[in-house]
Amino acid sequence: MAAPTEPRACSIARTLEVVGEKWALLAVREVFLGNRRFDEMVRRTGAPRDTLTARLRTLVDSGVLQRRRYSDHPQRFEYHLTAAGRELYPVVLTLLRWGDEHLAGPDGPPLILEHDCGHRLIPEVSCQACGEVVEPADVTRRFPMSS
Amino acid sequence: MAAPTEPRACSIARTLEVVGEKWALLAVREVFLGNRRFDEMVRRTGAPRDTLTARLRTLVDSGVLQRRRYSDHPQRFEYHLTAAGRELYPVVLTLLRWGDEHLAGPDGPPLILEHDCGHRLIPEVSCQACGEVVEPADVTRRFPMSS
DNA sequence: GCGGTCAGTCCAGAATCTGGACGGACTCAT
DNA sequence: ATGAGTCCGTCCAGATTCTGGACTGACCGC
Repeated sequence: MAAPTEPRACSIARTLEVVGEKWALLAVREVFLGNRRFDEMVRRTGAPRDTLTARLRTLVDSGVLQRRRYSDHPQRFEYHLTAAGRELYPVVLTLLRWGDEHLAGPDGPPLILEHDCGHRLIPEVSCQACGEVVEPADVTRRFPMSS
Repeated sequence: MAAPTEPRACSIARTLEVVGEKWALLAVREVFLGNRRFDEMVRRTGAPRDTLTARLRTLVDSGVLQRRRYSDHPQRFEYHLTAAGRELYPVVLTLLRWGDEHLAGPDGPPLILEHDCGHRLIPEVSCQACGEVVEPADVTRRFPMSS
């Protein structure tokens, strides 16, 4: 028998299980932008209603969003970010930056963000310990991992 | 006629069109980890061969990976990151961190990275201009965008 | 009452993903 | 020179998922 080598246990894979389905991160994006209602999300993302229904359900189930009633008589709900959901902000920002740099049209990026420091926000990934910007070459695995 | 409101033009959506399909980012992860060959990626990711074939093709077509021949007689190829591909590192790191924090089992994160500064790498997103860690509350849209 | 908004559900067809088997072109050990 | 093993796919049919269009039900404002 050859070595089938288990698929790697990996936080990236696990994260993608939660937010990697189509439309999931776009729904999260809308909530970050302040659009918390179903119809608005459908319009802004372009997702099919059924798909968005399913996505919102799994995001709520996995603790990224919270479904909050804002009207009783016609039952109406809004989706809010949980603490875990808010921590997806770095993911959203890095995806945004990559698209800005590699897929922008002639008009430039369609959405410009401004940081409270007064400058246009260009997100970078840095090391918490030393504050330096992280490059692939500066990173090694602490445990090279068997095989 | 109501306002159907076009789906938002958005760099996040565009990025996800390239790397948002199932397995795409796991293939990229493997290349970052140094596994550049087809069979190795199949084993390490768990993706079906057909799916991986398709994913690698779109990643090559969209300029994230480069398919490089490393053997002639039995034609054999390796997949290398392009410059654009290497710039996905921040995306990969932020996904990794979220998984580490929210989906790790009792043994802790399955993969520990070390930064050249000597400490365990905990990736953060910071503002290029001021270096501060970015929080959702510190960011505004520069052009609130019509409608 | 009539039209509009909101948050979905229902459904059937389209697109995608999946795993298992198969192929060709090698290499290496026996 | 066989036979086993590796490597990189392809082929296919069945399962899963996505898709869009229509529909519901409860409101609101005029």
